[in-house]
Amino acid sequence: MDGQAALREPQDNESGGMDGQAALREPPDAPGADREGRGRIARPSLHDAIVSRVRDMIIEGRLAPGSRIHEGRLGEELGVSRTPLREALKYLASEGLLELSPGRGALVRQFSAKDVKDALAVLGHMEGLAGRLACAQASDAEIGEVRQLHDRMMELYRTRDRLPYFKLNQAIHSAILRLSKNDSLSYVHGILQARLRRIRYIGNEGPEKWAGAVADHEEMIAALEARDGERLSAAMAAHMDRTWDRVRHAI
Amino acid sequence: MDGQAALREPQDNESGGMDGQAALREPPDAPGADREGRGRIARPSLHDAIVSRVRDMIIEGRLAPGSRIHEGRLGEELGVSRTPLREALKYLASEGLLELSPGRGALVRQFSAKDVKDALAVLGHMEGLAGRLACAQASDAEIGEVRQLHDRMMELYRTRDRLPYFKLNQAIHSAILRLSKNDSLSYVHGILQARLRRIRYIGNEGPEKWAGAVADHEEMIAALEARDGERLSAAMAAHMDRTWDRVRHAI
DNA sequence: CGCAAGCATTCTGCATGCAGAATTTTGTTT
DNA sequence: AAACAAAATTCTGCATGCAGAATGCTTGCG
Repeated sequence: MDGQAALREPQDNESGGMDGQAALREPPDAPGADREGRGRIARPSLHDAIVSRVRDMIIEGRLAPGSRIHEGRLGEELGVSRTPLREALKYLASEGLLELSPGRGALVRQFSAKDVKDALAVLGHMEGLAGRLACAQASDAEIGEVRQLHDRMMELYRTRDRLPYFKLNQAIHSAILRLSKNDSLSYVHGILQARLRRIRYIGNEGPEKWAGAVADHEEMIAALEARDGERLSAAMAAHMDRTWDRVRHAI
Repeated sequence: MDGQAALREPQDNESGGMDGQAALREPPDAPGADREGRGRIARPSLHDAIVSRVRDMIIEGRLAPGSRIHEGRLGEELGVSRTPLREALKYLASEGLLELSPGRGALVRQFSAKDVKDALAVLGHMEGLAGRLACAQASDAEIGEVRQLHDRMMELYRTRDRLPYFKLNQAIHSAILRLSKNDSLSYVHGILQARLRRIRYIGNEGPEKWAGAVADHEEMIAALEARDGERLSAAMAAHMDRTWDRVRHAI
């Protein structure tokens, strides 16, 4: 039963252990699949752990875009055998983060400038739709929760805590999508958001860009609290448009 | 069981039955992954074959919504071992057609009325966007191809050839999406379309409903040929709205 | 000196085996 | 006879092994 170490028990990871490992049994977050575990207690599954971990490795760039994934090596690094790892790779391929090349395994998908621009355009339309729906569907309490997220994010902006800021930023977008009460919309949004996460992170550097993004968010939260669907919709769509301008240089 | 253990022996699969077994080594179409095989000749992969086959089994209802998938049984039926089958199941789970239940395998996902309605709403918006883009981006030749598909579909309508009609109908939607030249848009559209395929098929029965759908398509192709983006966008979105009225009874 | 053919070495794709959880069946008690 | 408990039987999750393809390296030839 043992013999495997890293993923199940963060013991020794002598083999150069690139860097610290995130907590294993508590995946940071799962963009593709909101934890909808209502009802069943859902014992932590190795599958989810591997998927989350590899997804993070892709998004963080530890697996370079365009590079091949070495099943043996990666499996050893994660402390799992190739079988569950391969299953996770197929899962991520379906999400669009990997590309399957028969006989040659999985490649980390590489997004061109056009890919990014197109994805942002779609994201903008989806967020616009979500904004309109959210204003109509959400309860005051739910809007209040988003406001809290927003305020926390602004605090992180003040202290220039970039990574936590970024995560909270993504969380706010996801939260508004959830307020639309449309699971399909949240689902496809999550997929595209995961695709762009890396680029948005590395591309959003620079004080004036950051300030611009913050301003966009101020407008968004104001529109949401005013329950002005059209205004929120326009704000979210415009936010995506400007995001393109902010990240285009990084591609 | 009617010994259909023929996933690997693409023998004389001649009959070309529409509902029977599709040709194995040439998946009819892969909603999740547009064949973007530029460059490489892409040797047929067992993975794709299994994914397509199981997806079709779900869409056709041969795997009942809500039911558990029996890996041993299904693998035997398809003539493959559990390993590649399990990989395919993870892939389909990521597409949203299956639900993974740790310790209990995969369940065929069941869509509620709200799920369907919501997905159609999103689909309507995406098709609306795609219509606008297509009118601006597509070449005359490409529009001509869609017209040909449309004419063939109308011929099938005249002869009341329901299944081929249905498939061509889906193909037309996918084709217009492709004309938008936005891969992300095509991709998410494909995912939602696959989800709804079963319900749309079983729900679109009845002559007056069929006639209504056909009329919608006439308007769509006319708008496309006129390159009237707003008109096409409105037509496609409206088509989705009416689709809900046509299929709601079947849920 | 460049290039291609042949060989050796991974690496992937798939099948099988096994441990533990889940489910069903059987036996016991009230 | 109903209800509970416990054994027996699947079934899933994962590891390992093996065949064949893919890749890299060496060597022979132009």
